[in-house]
Amino acid sequence: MNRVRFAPSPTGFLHIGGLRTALYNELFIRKEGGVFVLRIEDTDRTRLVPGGIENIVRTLAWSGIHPDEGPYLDANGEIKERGGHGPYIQSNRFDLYAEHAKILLEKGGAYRCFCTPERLESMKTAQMAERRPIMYDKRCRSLSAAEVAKELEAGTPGVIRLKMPDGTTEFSDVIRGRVSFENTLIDDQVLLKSDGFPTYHLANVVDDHLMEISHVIRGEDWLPSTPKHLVLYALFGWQAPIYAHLPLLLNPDRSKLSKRQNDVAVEEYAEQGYLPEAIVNFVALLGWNPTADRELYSRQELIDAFTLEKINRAGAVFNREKLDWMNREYIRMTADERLVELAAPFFANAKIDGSPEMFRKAIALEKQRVTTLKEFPEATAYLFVDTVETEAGKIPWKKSTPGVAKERLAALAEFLAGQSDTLFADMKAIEKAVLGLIVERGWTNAETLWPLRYALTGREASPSPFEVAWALGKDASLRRIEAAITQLS
RNA sequence: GGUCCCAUCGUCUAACGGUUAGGACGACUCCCUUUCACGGAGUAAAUAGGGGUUCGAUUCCCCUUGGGACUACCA
Repeated sequence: MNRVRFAPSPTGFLHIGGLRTALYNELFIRKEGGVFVLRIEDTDRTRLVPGGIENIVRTLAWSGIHPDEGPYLDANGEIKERGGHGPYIQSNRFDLYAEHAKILLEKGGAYRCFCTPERLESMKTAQMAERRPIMYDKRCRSLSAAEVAKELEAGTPGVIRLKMPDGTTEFSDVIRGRVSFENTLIDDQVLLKSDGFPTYHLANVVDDHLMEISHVIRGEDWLPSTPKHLVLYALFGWQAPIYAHLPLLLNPDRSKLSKRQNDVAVEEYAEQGYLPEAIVNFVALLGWNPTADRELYSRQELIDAFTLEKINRAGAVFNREKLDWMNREYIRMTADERLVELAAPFFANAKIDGSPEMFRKAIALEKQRVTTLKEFPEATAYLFVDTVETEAGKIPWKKSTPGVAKERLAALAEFLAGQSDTLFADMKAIEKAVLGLIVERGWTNAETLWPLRYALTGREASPSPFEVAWALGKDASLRRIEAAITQLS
């Protein structure tokens, strides 16, 4: 039975790199079949952020990722859990870790360490000064049982460290092949902190085993500590999972993707008007590519094509331009009705109100032009006001005169006033009628259409006058044309 | 510093050891055009360097160089 997990820390938001890790876990398990577990790793009490768990769960759901087991939000927004391997929040599994640390102590695979932070610190600075490897000097390894008992009795704060054995640790990573490490160069990692909480390494191994995780798909930054985890599995006598270490997402300067140089919270992309499908598609193709002759994949196509073996080894720069392009593509592919729903919060935010019909028309006018949902309100604001401001000097086409502009607008007003409302309900019909008039009168498009469009929108850049007239309707269109004529008088 | 990982256009990437090294984003040119977009047609742009192995290396091996990650009682 395949079982995978995504195990974020609730430090406030879901990181875009975390999203990709979650996504690859999801794609893998949906392709191969099995169970996707969400586990919250909140063992660092100093970094807890209120609402962090809710945020992760909500953002994953926004992205279309729905774990089979783990925390979820019920109808009231309360955190609940589902699945038979809970609890799924590590702070609720507190006792488990101490128990397992105790087992390690008994097996001789770990030892108590009473070194003070000060000693550790001075040791570190000395090692740095001498340019020696920076690691714990294993001093407490040689404490006798009596000495340990004495410290314990005195209530000296201490930790439990892993007794890293000699030798080498070699393992096979699905993405990287064989990797090996010299054990003696690896630190005696703290497993249980002086506050009684476990570190990542202990909690992670204990939970992955107890939750019967078969494949660990995680970021490459965990590669160097994998030997520690393998040693723990061996000490407990457990079977280790299959590992797949994902390449990192990078800043433009090729350092690890960071807040400093990029938006890293998935939430921020949502707020900026990116569609979840676009984000998912984009992030899926960062470090993995099924064919290379195509860029746009539906969720199901991603699942069907997914294999861990095809994941790249090198890190991938997060390229905002390509994301923008992809979002544009997705906006254009998305049905108008859904866009209306998606864009609604952005209109509300911009304090733009209007009829459902007008929102639908606004979307229809701009869906070919905008990059993000957030651009809809600004791009279509002129549709939602009673009158638009125009500058008299901008009404004529640049190579024409105010006189011509005024004459054309007057003729246009008269012509359009004579047209039916049904004509105004059909964008193509408006276009055909106006173009027909231009030919009939022997006018040029430029001298006629520029003033018309500018009068209707008050903007130098906008959709065509036919589209705008359709969106505005007959009465509003005529009012705007008359206003421009007046301004030219 | 130490350990580990990585290396094809600016970016994301494709290429059973045999291709004019392909695609996409971006850039640029032209066409279309009332504006902004769209669209159409093109152009420039890469196998880091050096050694091997081989009839033949982008591809396999080694070295160099470069980049990154890790090096916490953070994950």
